[in-house]
Amino acid sequence: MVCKSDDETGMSAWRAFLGAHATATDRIETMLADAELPSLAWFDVLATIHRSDEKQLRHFELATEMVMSRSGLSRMVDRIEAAGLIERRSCPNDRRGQHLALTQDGETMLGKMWPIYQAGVTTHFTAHIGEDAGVVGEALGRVEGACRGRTADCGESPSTELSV
Amino acid sequence: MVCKSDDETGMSAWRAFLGAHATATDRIETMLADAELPSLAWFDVLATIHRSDEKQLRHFELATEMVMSRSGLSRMVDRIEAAGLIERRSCPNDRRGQHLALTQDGETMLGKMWPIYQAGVTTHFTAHIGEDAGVVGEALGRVEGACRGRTADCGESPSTELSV
DNA sequence: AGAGGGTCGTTGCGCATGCAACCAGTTGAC
DNA sequence: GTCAACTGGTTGCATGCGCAACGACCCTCT
Repeated sequence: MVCKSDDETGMSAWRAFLGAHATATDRIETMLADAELPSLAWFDVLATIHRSDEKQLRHFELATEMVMSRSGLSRMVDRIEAAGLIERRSCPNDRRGQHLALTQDGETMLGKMWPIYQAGVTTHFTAHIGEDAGVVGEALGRVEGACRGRTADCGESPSTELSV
Repeated sequence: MVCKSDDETGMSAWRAFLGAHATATDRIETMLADAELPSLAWFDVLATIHRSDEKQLRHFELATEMVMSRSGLSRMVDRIEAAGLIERRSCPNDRRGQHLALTQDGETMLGKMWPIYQAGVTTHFTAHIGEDAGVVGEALGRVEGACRGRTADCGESPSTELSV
């Protein structure tokens, strides 16, 4: 199944993958900065909480969802909370933990960031992927799913007004 | 060409893309660390110099190739040089600049890192991409190429023993 | 009940990065 | 020749991350 030429094609794909990630995220980050909005990382936090089932997440759930150390996330949550975009709520079942939820300002900020983010992704990613989007999405979904030991269900988002 | 459903597919692909990058690089980084080898970033520097035409690169060429600020690269080069893996050579044509080249130890280190790197890419990326590697590579090549204003020539590496 | 092991989140520390400012050197206009 | 504008690379500073260690808490077993 894995013969030599496959391996070379794979390595070539890997290099394109790294390059595409570096350039695309860099461009989108710049777009957000130009619009005087928070970074991609903050957006990730806000959007991840927003699309969670209960509109709130435990700290460690967020750390797992984003690929990030707990300590790094702890500091970041400090900053986002200081900016008034999320709030820590004590967790009734587990006195160690806390739920993270968006404040009203957080929802508003997410609403402002979303169109810029979407435009960035469209301009710097989707437009070039073109009709291969389906294949690419599925293939990369398998990568993430397998690496994290989960099934490779790539979302099937309900596509509401903020289907982040 | 860009109707609504394409946009959703594209966004889904984008999220898979981000997730795949975070998990796969994390895993490969761990593999290198477990083998007590330098990081992915160092490997990138060594490999990029190695595969350059003259086996040496100007500082700014390297910064462009990797997506990185000049200052960040300057510090990194300091560290890699301190480790004895590369050397700075004064540049005859331009007394401001300098060429970066691998030392013998650098070549050796690259030789040690390469199999681990390749195994990591195969295990955590190529294996899951499977037969979509060609399509994925081309599509992501277009992303990088367009973002950087270059043509989307995705390599066509000569595949010698170290076709990084 | 209570002891031991595991988990959640925070903190001290070192490290790596980007931005802005800087000097050395190049290039082009006059 | 020489002056100004630009480029290549380094340094001060602030920011943000991961690792290891820690305290608080949960859970299970006896």
